[in-house]
Amino acid sequence: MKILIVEDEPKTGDYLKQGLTEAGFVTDLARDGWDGLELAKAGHYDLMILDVMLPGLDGWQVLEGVRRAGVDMPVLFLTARDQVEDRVKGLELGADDYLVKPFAFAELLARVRSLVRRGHGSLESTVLKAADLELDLLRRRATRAGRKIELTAKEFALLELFLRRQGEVLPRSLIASQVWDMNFDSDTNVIDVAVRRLRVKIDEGFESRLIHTVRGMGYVLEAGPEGAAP
Amino acid sequence: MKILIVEDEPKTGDYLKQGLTEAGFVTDLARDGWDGLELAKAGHYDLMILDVMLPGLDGWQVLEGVRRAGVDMPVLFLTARDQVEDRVKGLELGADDYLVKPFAFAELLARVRSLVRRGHGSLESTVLKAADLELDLLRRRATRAGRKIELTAKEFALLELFLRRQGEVLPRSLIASQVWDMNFDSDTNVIDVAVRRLRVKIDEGFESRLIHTVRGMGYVLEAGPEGAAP
DNA sequence: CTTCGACGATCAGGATTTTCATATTCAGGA
DNA sequence: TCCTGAATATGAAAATCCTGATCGTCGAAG
Repeated sequence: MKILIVEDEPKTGDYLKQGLTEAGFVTDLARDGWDGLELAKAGHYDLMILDVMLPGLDGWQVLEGVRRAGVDMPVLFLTARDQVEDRVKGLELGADDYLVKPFAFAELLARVRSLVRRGHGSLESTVLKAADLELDLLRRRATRAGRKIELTAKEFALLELFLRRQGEVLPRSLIASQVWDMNFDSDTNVIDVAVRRLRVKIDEGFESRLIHTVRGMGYVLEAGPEGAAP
Repeated sequence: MKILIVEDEPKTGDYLKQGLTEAGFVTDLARDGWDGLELAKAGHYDLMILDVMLPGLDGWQVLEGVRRAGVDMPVLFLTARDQVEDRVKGLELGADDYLVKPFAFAELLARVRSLVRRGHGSLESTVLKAADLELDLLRRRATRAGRKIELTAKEFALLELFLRRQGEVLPRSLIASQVWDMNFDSDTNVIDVAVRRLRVKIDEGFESRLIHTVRGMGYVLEAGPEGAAP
């Protein structure tokens, strides 16, 4: 699996190259847009990781050039914070995924693997839904009944987990391992507190409640009441 | 590589078994001390993961039985928080490493791999030193000139990194990747702030300073002044 | 020797997350 | 039905961590 990295900042570039190499990928590193474009057209790669901010030719221009040359490969964009709307632009221009700097390497690796495996063009849905609740993974934004809801990092991760496994009862231990990467022996109640914070934000003040407690088991996110008895 | 897990709590047991299996190990799971002892004596394993709190036969008793039977294999203890001093006891009794619950799975995996690779009996030093500063990884405690120093999780991780690579100049990018698992594009100064907090705790009010700034490069922890010119 | 610019230090403010203490709810048995 | 213990909910304080602004300092160029 060959990956082309286009990144001008030496530190970031080396970091990526080293990390991906250790993970078993073959990597080439281009230090600017022009080199990146050349390499992309010459050797054929399974994936390109493309920084948006580049001297000379920026990320989008590189992408455009690559596509014009008829080269077909998945592209993962790296964007700086703030450039939120830019991300969307990147995706519209044919990128397959994006990542906001600073990012955890594990995160990058997960996305790289996913892209390499699936090939491009098949980006997973970036909006998760349940009833009138929506979670836009791309824009990192949540809304319920049209109202925007601000979420912190942990809240976001927790809600994402709930939405991905709608209807399933999630035991605390599972939540702990997914959201905290922790093995809990239940000597803390962080999870309960986190669930409560999330509930306040997405359930309080709305018609129906989405997060339900299953005593002795854990929590579920479910749209309709299961044992509906009027 | 075969691993025996002895853990009574179903959630934790399954969590371990699943995680380690996914990581490519073959695992057996014993739900109590007696079963654990039987299995340990019968099949020969490359590693045993042993919970201290077990119904019937506790972890130490299992370990003792195993050793009496002349079975030789590395043992990783799992202990609950509070039982800090117990850990030491476990190590003295012939355990090869320990882990405090709750723990991150990545942490466990790292230690498991290390033990399987090195075999037992060769536990790395658990106390790191520099001049009159000591960091006890076992007890998660730091002292300088005998005085105890309270450290937070991040501070601890940072100091551990500094001590493990004494004398080396650590660029911010390295620190970021090690302590934060983050790729930074230097649009934040978290590291500077963290270093400062650490400095206040371990350098302020003491004879010599240990953490030095190398302009344009990063930070070093060093006992003696390098260019000593009196 | 002085000035300028980049880099680092420091501080205060906030946001987030965790801990802790205390209520409340629920299921099952008396 | 009423109790009782365990599980969960809740509120608020405490700890930790991050952000952003400002100030100081070092080093090189003039």
